[in-house]
Amino acid sequence: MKRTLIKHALAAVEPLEAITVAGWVRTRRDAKGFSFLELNDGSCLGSLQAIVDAGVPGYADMAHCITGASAEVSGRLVPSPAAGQKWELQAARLRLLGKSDPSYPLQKKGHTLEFLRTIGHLRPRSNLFGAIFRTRSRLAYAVHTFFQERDFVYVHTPIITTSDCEGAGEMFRVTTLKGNIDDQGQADFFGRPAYLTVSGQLEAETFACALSNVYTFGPTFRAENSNTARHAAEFWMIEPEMAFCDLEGDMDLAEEFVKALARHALEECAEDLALFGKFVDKGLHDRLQFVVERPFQRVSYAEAVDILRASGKTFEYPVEYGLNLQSEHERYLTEQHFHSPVTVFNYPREIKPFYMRLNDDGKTVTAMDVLVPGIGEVIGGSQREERLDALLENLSYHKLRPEDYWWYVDLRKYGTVPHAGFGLGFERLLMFLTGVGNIRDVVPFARTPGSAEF
RNA sequence: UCCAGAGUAGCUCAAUGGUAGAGCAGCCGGCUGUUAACCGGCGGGUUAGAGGUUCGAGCCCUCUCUCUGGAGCCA
Repeated sequence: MKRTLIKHALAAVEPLEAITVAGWVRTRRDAKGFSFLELNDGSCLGSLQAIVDAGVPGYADMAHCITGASAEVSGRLVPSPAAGQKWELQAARLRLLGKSDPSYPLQKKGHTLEFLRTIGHLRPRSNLFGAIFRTRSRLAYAVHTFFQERDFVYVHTPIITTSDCEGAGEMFRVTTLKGNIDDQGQADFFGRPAYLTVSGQLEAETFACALSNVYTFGPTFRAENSNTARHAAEFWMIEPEMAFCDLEGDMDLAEEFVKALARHALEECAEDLALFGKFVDKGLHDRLQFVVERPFQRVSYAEAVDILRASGKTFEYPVEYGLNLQSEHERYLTEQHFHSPVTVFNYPREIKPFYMRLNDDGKTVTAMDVLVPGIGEVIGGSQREERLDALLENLSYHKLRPEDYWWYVDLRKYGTVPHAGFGLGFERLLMFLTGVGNIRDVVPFARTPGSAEF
């Protein structure tokens, strides 16, 4: 008999004569002559309650159907006479598939996120993590839909790279060498030192300068010793790159993108979102609604500095033109001043990387960051420097060697075009859209300094 | 990496420097169209690790480890 997903059984519009469901026991309650068995198969948040009379084949195994065990139940889907669920399964047969040792760590009651992180192999069976990873899947799909519908070409930029997207962070070395690897770069597998990518941007630019609009969506690695709730050593980044596009168009796309994913979450992940709203972040639904409906605020870096100065607030770090905005500054702007996502643009040249286009003032570059309440920076992007002379000048300004970026420079030699793009951390977006406060909880198996279990 | 806090039963937490406990989970039994079911009973501990102070340390001191929150770096 074909198995019916519990998701589909619960969504039935009429009784079903003979179905088979399979899943993991969430809880069992025994009554006189029969048992209530709640099965969850992860296809949706809800579980299906099966009524198993003592006489049905397989009932002898009921004693083993404790929380965590796997089982298959066949029977009739009928309206439930009691409150709590619309449908229930009147079992005709029970089949125990896998016993669960009494040491099964997931209980029916709530667990702390810290404890669940220590059982990464079992936490997807919990309500919260099931919801998180179903949402992650749907939003990953929505990312592709968003770009494909707009004629963006998906490019698989390399994971192993020999180029450094400067400013992005520390890199993991990839090597087959043993011993002191620094002295023997030429002997290495690729004939030179190689690393895990920190960004696909430079490669994406080459494809944008051929296919017009492209995007990447893949794993990204940073070897920084960052110990925060919003940093991971391995994460997924989305990087659109558009030819014939300026900073304005870049900011438009970034805003449109965040709004589209928020809308998608509201419309397609409503059940799971309701769980987040109940247990993780009470204001989640209203915030997403707000993000979808209202335009993002846009301020230049100079204006942002003025706002911070005029705020009368005392910050731990100084607010001064030419200094980077600190977390506390970004949070003030998005959480207290504007109460909405904010796009800050035109940053001082000296605090941004070499590839950003120099503005006519000679002092600022076309950088833009999208800040959202609760998370801070979720997008960083820019219009790229497309003028050969200016790029070479910028490389030397940042003390980088043009020959190390020869192919990147070549793009400016052969039919250069204005182009722009941004990078968005998929996990940070997930945190924003689910309300989950720690990046370790939106990654199936998080890699952080000192931690790579599972 | 820096600052602060925490670590006691499988889980969540108690315990003035003086006999380590409870609820839940598990096991056994009872009751019941139940639904974080309920009632009774039982088992469960190197108090993160190492060292020190003390007649006596879960508690005080030192070091180490792990986790959490904040900061830096960033997405």
